[in-house]
Amino acid sequence: MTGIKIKNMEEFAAVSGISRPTLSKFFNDPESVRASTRKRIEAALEKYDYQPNLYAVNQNRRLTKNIGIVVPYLADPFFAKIARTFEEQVLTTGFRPVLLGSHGSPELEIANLENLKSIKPAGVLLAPLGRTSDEERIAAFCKDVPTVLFDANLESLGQVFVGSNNHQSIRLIVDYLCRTGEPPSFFEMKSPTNPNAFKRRNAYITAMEELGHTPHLIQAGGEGWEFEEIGFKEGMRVVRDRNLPTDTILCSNDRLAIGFLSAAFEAGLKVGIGDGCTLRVAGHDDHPFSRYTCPTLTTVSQDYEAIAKQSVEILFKQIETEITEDSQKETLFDGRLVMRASA
Amino acid sequence: MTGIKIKNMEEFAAVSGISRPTLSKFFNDPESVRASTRKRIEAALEKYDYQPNLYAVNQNRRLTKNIGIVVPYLADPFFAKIARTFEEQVLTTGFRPVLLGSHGSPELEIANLENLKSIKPAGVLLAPLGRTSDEERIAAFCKDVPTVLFDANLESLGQVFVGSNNHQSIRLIVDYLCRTGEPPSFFEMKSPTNPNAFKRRNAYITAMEELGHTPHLIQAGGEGWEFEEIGFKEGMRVVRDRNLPTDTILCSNDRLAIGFLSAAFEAGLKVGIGDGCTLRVAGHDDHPFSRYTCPTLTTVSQDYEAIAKQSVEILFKQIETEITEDSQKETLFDGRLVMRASA
DNA sequence: AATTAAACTTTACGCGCGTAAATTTATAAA
DNA sequence: TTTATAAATTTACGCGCGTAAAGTTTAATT
Repeated sequence: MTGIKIKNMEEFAAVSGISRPTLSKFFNDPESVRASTRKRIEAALEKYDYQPNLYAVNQNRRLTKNIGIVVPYLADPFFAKIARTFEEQVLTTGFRPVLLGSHGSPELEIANLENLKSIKPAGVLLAPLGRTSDEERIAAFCKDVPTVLFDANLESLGQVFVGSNNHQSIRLIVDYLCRTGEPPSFFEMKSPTNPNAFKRRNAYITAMEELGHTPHLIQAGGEGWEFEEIGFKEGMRVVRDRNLPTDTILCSNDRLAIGFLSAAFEAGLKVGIGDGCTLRVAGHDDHPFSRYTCPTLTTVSQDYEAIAKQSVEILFKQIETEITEDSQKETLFDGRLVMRASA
Repeated sequence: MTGIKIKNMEEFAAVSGISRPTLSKFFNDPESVRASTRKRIEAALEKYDYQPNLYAVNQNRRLTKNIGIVVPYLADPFFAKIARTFEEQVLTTGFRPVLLGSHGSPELEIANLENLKSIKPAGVLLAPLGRTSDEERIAAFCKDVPTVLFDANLESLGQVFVGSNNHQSIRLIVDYLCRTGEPPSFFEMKSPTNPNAFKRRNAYITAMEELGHTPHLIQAGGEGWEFEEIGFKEGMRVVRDRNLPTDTILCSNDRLAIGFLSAAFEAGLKVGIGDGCTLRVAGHDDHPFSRYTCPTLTTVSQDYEAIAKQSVEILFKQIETEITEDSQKETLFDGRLVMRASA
């Protein structure tokens, strides 16, 4: 490894003894050149420090090797983890993931998409904010760039979507809670941002009715992405008023549950399934922190390996065929029950 | 807004009646053209849909408007929050933040830097992994690209660093704990990744000795970035063995404290400052989740607004003057005590 | 050894923009 | 109005690479 710096492909062609067009082919797709030439090039790359100028490479290409990944909130470790899963999935394809967080802001979400446009991505994996998203402009974006939605669907777009089967997962945990104690009340935000919340609410109601119980919704006020705080505040209110129809609470997501658990603790309520416990709390998502709450949180985990894999697969099919439509508009994966100490 | 798409600057020059070199100047820096021309250009931009091709723009420019931001672990909400603060700070300067997480891997950290090189960033803000970082290659990178380190210093590099004054902040919380109860033991990882951990350990020892107490270290085994789990496991051991010299534990960071609190809860120990509490626990960093632990966590917050602002300021001074050295190698900001329920 | 298709080399042009130099025009000061 | 200066225009070249076309070499097949 001499590590001598090479300015451009011309120079690299000179020192490696390979013609520039062949090098160009190689850097586009190493498999597209003969094995013997590939070896010669790779040997030269060991000796000399050269990588094609990204800007010159992408200037003329209609589609780059960039794949945009946009999530609503990177400071939420749940999304950070998902984003990482997607990044890894994209990397296996030899493409270049570009991660952007929308920080809960519809304006930033659109700005992120505009930003992505300027790097001419081959495709985009988008987890939209939900209710507050500027659907019109997202729709316009989807027309220009192959896009697969994940996590939250914007159904009016009619875009390909990969996500969790909320109906199944909520049914699963409601069933579990009913089998092991009193049927749960449902704790959620009154006006949730995420469309999954609506699906989960409906799934809860359906599940309860099918099991012959009366559904009961507890709805927290508040906007934004500070779910823990919203869960904490409403949790305090609920605990103070003692107006719980049952001793079991199913939270629409783990972050609300984390806030609720904190409130219960503060109020001196013993949560869990052990002796002397007066309340059971369950969540949904298997948030990274749900195994460190007090008590540890019983929840449903989403299969994000599968979701990421499928999303990327569909996206690349779209990119290759240049068809934005797909027969299968929606792919849903089942959740898995994670039994811990809280319920 | 007709929104007619314009292919290139030449075309936009034709429809706007402004010469291409002037447009080029404008897109580089709108202030560099006369106010009257600026208005004419902006009016044309309202009418026509044009933005310069990012790749063509950056191809020849020696330095782009990209600023790399690299953090060790994006799934840690503490770093996610810091990263966001840095992003915002960079955006105010009109530059383009590019966020990358190293996911705890030294290889990925280097890969991220290599990746950044390919987009020819004007500068990079780097929070290194620490002990496991490949210092040699980072040093090589710093020679090529203006870089400011933050959060964790790699002192052997002699690079400009902006961070927290661990000495002050640890002294602050040790002082507080001693004033309000028994002097604390120090709970940390045996072989921490982050160099701050060593500084905090030393600061703790110094503070205790100055206050006339005997320092006592509790060191958890384990590697990696699953701090909560490490804190939980060692916490369980400590609680089981009951070998605490005092009833007060100061954790090297909040994530360890979160794990420790979870262990204490599981063991049935009542943590806090109220009646019947047998243990006090404090942390460091004011992690986003520290206000939702049970009990809520007393900690020290780092002034990340100031750190981000200062880092960006120094970086831009380096970029402008093209001098990588600075008289002030190290800038440290004081921490602030956050009193909550746990200590 | 002759044939042939695939892979490579040579040559050449274009992408969209930065930017330098020379010239013209607009603005401000005298 | 004249003059000085700043700003805009015209012209032209270069950046590093993609890629097309024509010719040449290589490796596989007969």
